[in-house]
Amino acid sequence: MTAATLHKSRSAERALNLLDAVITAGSISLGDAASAVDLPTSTALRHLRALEHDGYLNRDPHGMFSVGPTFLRLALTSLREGPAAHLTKAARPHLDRLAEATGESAYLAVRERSRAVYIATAESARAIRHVGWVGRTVPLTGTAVGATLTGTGEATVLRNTGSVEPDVAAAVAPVLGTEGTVVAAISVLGPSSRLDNASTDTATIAVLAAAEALSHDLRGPT
Amino acid sequence: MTAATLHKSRSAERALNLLDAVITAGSISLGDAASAVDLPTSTALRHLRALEHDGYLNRDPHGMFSVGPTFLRLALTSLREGPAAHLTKAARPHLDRLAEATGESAYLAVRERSRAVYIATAESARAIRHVGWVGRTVPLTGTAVGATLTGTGEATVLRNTGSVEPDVAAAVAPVLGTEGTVVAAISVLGPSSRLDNASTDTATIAVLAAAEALSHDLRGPT
DNA sequence: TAATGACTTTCACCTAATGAAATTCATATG
DNA sequence: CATATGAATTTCATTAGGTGAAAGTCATTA
Repeated sequence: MTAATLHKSRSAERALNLLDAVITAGSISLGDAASAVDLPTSTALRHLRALEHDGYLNRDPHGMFSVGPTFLRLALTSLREGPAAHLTKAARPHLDRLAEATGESAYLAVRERSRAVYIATAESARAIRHVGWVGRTVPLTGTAVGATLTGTGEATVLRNTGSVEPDVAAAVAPVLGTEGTVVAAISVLGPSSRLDNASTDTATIAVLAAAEALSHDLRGPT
Repeated sequence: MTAATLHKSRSAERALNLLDAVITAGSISLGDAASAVDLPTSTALRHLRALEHDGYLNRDPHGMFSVGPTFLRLALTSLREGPAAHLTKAARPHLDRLAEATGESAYLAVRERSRAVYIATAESARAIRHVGWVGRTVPLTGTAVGATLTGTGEATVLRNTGSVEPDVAAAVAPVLGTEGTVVAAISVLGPSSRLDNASTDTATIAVLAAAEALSHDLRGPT
């Protein structure tokens, strides 16, 4: 075991990387999966078969791998029960209110290692709106969400324009947990043409209010 | 490697079992997780830490483990994109129609090893109705879903009453994929007091029709 | 029919996983 | 305040389990 892997579990991590690769790809062949995680096909196959055996993956008649029922069960369970569900459930009304107030799409994001994941949304009602970022990740560096999630948690709003995709602007505020730590971020995402200086002031206030309200809810359960 | 584990990957499987245990429990201590999967705490801890390191799990200040952001990302992705999402998306209108037509809750189930998992639902509009089985599993043996999922796929309806929970009755029909294999089952679940002989005939026909319609949709995409 | 590319199996090597035991930590208890 | 109790953590000698190169299949394509 080299120094870099001292606290890990190589074989398990490889299996998880493969699981990730398969789910991210949706449907993938042995060869593609193996090269995605940089493993020899023989090793990848062994892991993929083990995952299939346990129902985490399916394999269709053409040999393509995709999500399996066991993973789906866990996915549904994790999103409907447990601590994570509590957070998204608590966030729902605030996201809805925020989307309505600003007319833009509102998102809830949490940190995943060196990235931020969007885990819930309330979409804008407008025809041109920001959609489909739930489940998606963006880097922590160079983004407003990233700065917010890594920040010390002062109740500030950060704005940013076009760092991930051009024409997308954001206003973000931190959600604080019981110990005053940043547990999530609430953001409003929209076309930069609309989320410009003038209207951003409105969004700014609304995002901040939503984040503070959610933080409050998390401290003392309703 | 013993004969029984010839095609598996022990270490990875243990990690996945722990992941399963944690998510199923929602929040769990090292000791409880270890005994849930029958491992020494030292071994369990190593795996749990590796999972935590990769973001699949979180650990709170009290040492309790729960789902982590990486898993949430994969959960959201798997349910919104990929083959599984395709199935549930295709099923949605049929489930809705079925729930409306029968006045009972409709479910979509797939097979997970020796169990059946409910992966989508349309709830009955009635006050007394069947709820909350999404993400839940039932045995294949002794249940109508089980018989349907393991069956040869003749387009028949199976009924059953109270085998999993008393007072719950079911009417189930198989959903067939491109090769004529059983890929899922559609069921109507309700209180046995309502789903009795007389009204079941209506449900029977409706379930069968819904399953056939969905099978048809899966063959030739809309 | 041969050549190509993708999947599968085999197997000798040896590292990475294992778990018993010792240690630390946190919390009850006398 | 000392001490006992239970849980989490670290250590480390042992070896079973994981590894991947290479050879073998299988299914297409030329």
